[in-house]
Amino acid sequence: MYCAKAQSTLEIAMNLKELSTLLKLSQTTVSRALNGYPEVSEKTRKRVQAAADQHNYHPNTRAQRLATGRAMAIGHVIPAAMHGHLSNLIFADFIAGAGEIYSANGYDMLVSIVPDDAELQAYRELVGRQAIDGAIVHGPRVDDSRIPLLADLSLPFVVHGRSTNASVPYSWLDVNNRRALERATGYLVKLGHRRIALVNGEENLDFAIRRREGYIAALADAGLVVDEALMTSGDMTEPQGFNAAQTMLKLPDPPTAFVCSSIVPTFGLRRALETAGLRLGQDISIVCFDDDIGALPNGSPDAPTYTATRSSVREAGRRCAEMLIERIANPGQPHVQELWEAELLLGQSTAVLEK
Amino acid sequence: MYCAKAQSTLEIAMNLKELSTLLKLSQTTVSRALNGYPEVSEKTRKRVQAAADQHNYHPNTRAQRLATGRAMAIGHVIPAAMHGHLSNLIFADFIAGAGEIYSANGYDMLVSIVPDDAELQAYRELVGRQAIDGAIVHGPRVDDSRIPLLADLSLPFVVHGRSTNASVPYSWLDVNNRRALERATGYLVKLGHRRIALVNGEENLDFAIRRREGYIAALADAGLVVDEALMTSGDMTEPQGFNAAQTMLKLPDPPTAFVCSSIVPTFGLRRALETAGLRLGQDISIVCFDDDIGALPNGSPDAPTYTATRSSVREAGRRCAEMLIERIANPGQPHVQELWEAELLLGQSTAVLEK
DNA sequence: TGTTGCTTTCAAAGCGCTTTGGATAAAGTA
DNA sequence: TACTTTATCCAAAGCGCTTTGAAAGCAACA
Repeated sequence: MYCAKAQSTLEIAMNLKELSTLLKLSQTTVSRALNGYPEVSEKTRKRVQAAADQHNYHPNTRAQRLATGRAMAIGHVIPAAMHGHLSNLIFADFIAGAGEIYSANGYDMLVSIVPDDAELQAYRELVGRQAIDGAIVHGPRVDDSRIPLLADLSLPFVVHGRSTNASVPYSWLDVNNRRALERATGYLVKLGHRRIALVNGEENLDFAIRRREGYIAALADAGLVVDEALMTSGDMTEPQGFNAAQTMLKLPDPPTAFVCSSIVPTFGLRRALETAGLRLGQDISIVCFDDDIGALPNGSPDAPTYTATRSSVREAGRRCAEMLIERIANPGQPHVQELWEAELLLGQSTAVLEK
Repeated sequence: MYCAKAQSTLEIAMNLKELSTLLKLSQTTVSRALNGYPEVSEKTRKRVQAAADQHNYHPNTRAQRLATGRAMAIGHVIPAAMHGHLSNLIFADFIAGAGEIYSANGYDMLVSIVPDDAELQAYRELVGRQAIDGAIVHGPRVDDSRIPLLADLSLPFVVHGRSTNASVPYSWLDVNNRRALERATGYLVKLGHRRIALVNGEENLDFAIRRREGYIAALADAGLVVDEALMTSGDMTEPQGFNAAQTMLKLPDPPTAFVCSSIVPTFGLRRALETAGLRLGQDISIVCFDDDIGALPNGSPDAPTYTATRSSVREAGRRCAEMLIERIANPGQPHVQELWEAELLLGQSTAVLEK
């Protein structure tokens, strides 16, 4: 057939059948050549590959996946309300990391935003219609119901974080939140602080509970009393930090230091200090937890603005994706559980307590 | 067959064939009953639906989509480097909005994180393997190469933003960035400011150029000269704002007000002012552009911390998704182009310039 | 020359759905 | 009773790929 002029870079999607008749080979041979099977000679493989490239042939994903029985997709189910809190910033960087790994391994990432009360149903449906081969669980809570559900559905999954009281074994990757806050608090103690406040995330989230434990452990270790008035938890927004500091600074015996669960409420803390005429890093110290979110860098890489315990959520995304892909390939293997230590970065927000 | 005890909520994925033999109906009838075709009596439809529910039957997505020839998925291609700047915060809220609409319409969201230089190739591949029915283009640049490519591939798409100099017509939804910054700057002029600085996003992004135009237009309108030393662009991080303010405040004739492209660098501006001993909302005024990102609220809803021009990126996500779905359904229709006005919110960061 | 053992290729049978073009049964009409 | 019409239902043919089981081609061996 003579073609006067290419209308477009692509002709209308060519398929295996056309490609094979064009090459005067069977579909079997062409398919095998492209998928690297050994039963085809190197010479034909080259010829086939060249033709495929030339005609911009890509196997139709839907047909391929129907035939192989694999979805080649990983699910991320996100309740709509999760967006609105810090979690979605974390989510953005996490999936950036995970997505890199997926792409490199031929997996698609399926993100599903669902009404808050439809989360479990969403998993059931995704599994039921066989749209995914595995899933990542975000923001685990204590005794999280997603974990037994996914286990029951026998869908491979990896949890970013951990869930206290989980009834079944599962794979997870978590930061040692307890230890991180224990060190952060301990560092402030070492600087002479005795009235140290905690600005924490919502305490139905597992990580927030562990962080509080670490905070309390460090106080106990220093022989300090735990004062409920110095502990607050919330949505990890800038106003949360602002309000927490405003309230606490009015106390008869106000804090001289803060441990803060994220860099975002830390901005709010800073604003409250400024309003109160207090100088950060002199009158008041802050140590925060820094998820190393690309869009919210803690100063320049070499000169941190805030003293912080840091662990990259993007790196966590990469590793979780690897773990999940590995698990999908070998479902029988024992569960992998990784606990990462956060590093303690010294910045300009902490100082020895002056009398 | 007798089953002693259910091992799990789900039996191993039931399929159409099994369901139909179980109901003593043909696959055709069952399929039609479930898909709401009129050729099946209401009585059988009910019976079929009940059985489907009871056995937790979901049609296999891959088979369904192979048969119908539709992918029922929308692609979002994100270059890995985009993450690292503010864009991924915006991205997170945008897809939260878009995702709601997709779910409600039976579409899956396919997010593809690709190396920066592989973006165009990623679209080619997604289209080639017929994995998506449409795409959303994020963060358009001037003369953006993605637009002619997608048009060439005849993939329906909607651009979030606009691209100056695009060679083909396309559908878009944008905020009137020019007008927003013109109003923001004009407001500061009205308060008596004459030295007004601009802290802008990367000026290869289309929105940043329009914002600068608006800023310049307002200055011109007030008969003020444009001073290059008061204009800066960058990655929209907290340090960007900090550095910009530090540099500018050292000028012989420093600014008395800032217009800032986002709330994140605004945090940095505030820190620099604090460091310099200047009081925000008294000595110095700031108006920022607020994308109304859930995780970064600008104070409480009723009492904004910063005076800002605001437009919800999440709402934009919803609308873009609707436009795209509509476009997929009716590819022949003329392109839809929507320009939204940002609202001007008065907060505590602006004041009349005192002499 | 016939046989064996490789290598290379192929025809055909799925994968689980939708959809076309009937077939069958029930009901109305002449 | 015979003939339409209408309401239900069905068998079978795809969709575009992978994969099984077999055949064809060819070199080397007896």
